[in-house]
Amino acid sequence: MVIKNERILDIAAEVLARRPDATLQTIADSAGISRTTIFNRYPTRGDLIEALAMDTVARIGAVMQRVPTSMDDDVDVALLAVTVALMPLASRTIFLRLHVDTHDVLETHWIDAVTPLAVYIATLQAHGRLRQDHPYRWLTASYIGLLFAAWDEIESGEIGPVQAARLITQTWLAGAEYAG
Amino acid sequence: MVIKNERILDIAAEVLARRPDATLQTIADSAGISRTTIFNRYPTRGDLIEALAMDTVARIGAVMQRVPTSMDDDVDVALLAVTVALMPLASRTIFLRLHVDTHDVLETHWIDAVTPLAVYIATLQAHGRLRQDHPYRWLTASYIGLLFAAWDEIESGEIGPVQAARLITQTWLAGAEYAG
DNA sequence: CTCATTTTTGATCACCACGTTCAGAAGTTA
DNA sequence: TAACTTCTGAACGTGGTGATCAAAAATGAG
Repeated sequence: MVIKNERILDIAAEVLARRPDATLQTIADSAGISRTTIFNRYPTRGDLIEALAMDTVARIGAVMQRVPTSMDDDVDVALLAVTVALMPLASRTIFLRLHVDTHDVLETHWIDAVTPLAVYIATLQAHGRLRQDHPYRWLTASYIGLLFAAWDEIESGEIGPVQAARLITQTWLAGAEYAG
Repeated sequence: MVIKNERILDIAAEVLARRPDATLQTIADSAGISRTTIFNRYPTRGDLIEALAMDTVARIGAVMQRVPTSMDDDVDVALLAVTVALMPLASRTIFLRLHVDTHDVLETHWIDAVTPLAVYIATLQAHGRLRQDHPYRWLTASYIGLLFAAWDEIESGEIGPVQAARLITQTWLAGAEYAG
């Protein structure tokens, strides 16, 4: 039976989430395949990690495409919709935080993936819809920071995806909107 | 010359921040000591990582002790003071995010370190000084999320520690205070 | 300064995960 | 059934790690 790369990455994500230093053999066993098969797809351990991270970034990027490009829609509604769509990716985002900072190629892709959001935020601020005394970079970074915080809470089982999305958007908007 | 554990951890943090998979030999060389000496202090690589993370958590915990236990002081002033004191730890917090989630002992210490803040936030909320419609766990998690976001921005050289602290407290307070 | 104690060091060993190869088994497709 | 693709298990070298130890260096007490 021909195993899909997608499935390998799913299993790897699951195993590595618990034990970041898990053996390739362990991952292979969990997927019910040979270590050689993993090698055929991903020649080095780093390649597997990279593919895993890239896939996660790609999924985040796909959701970010749904960020508005104009200001026609209500900000809170549009942002909530995007945030809800991001929540299910929680279990995939654990590595991301460590590797994005040290892996150059990955960091580039990450920036690309998040660009639609950054542009939207910059646009909102330029039109006076967001506070002017914070750099737009921080407005973006703070949203992403809340995103990771919520993903953590979801992973720990404290809150559900829908509630998490509401908390993020409410917290961020209150902090980012112009406060007189 | 007897090298201090403190110095080993400093060098290790510096080297591992750039290359998380750096060799113990590389770390030893950077510190100008023998690999055996590192082994004498930290029998396994995991022990070194753990000690490094524990040290960082301890430093964060030390700062958190300065969180008010009563509500006598102004919230924004008190919070800003603590946040400013946390900013210089930026370079030490890179690993934390990955290991806290998977390392049980570390997670326990992390929770202990952050408890003063969690208690303060819970107290403020109980007295109606923070919005009631968000669980106090989220109020705490969101502050920490912004903390990590700011640490990232500092590490990338985008903003300075003092400005970062201001952005965190302003953003968080606006999002956490009761919005009528 | 001298000597006993502590610490560091370099050398050396086994072990294990990884990178790599390959012939054969298993599966897919024509 | 035959031709192909993919998966598999075994094998080997390499390199980082865990571990030990005697010698060298640093420290501290008298």
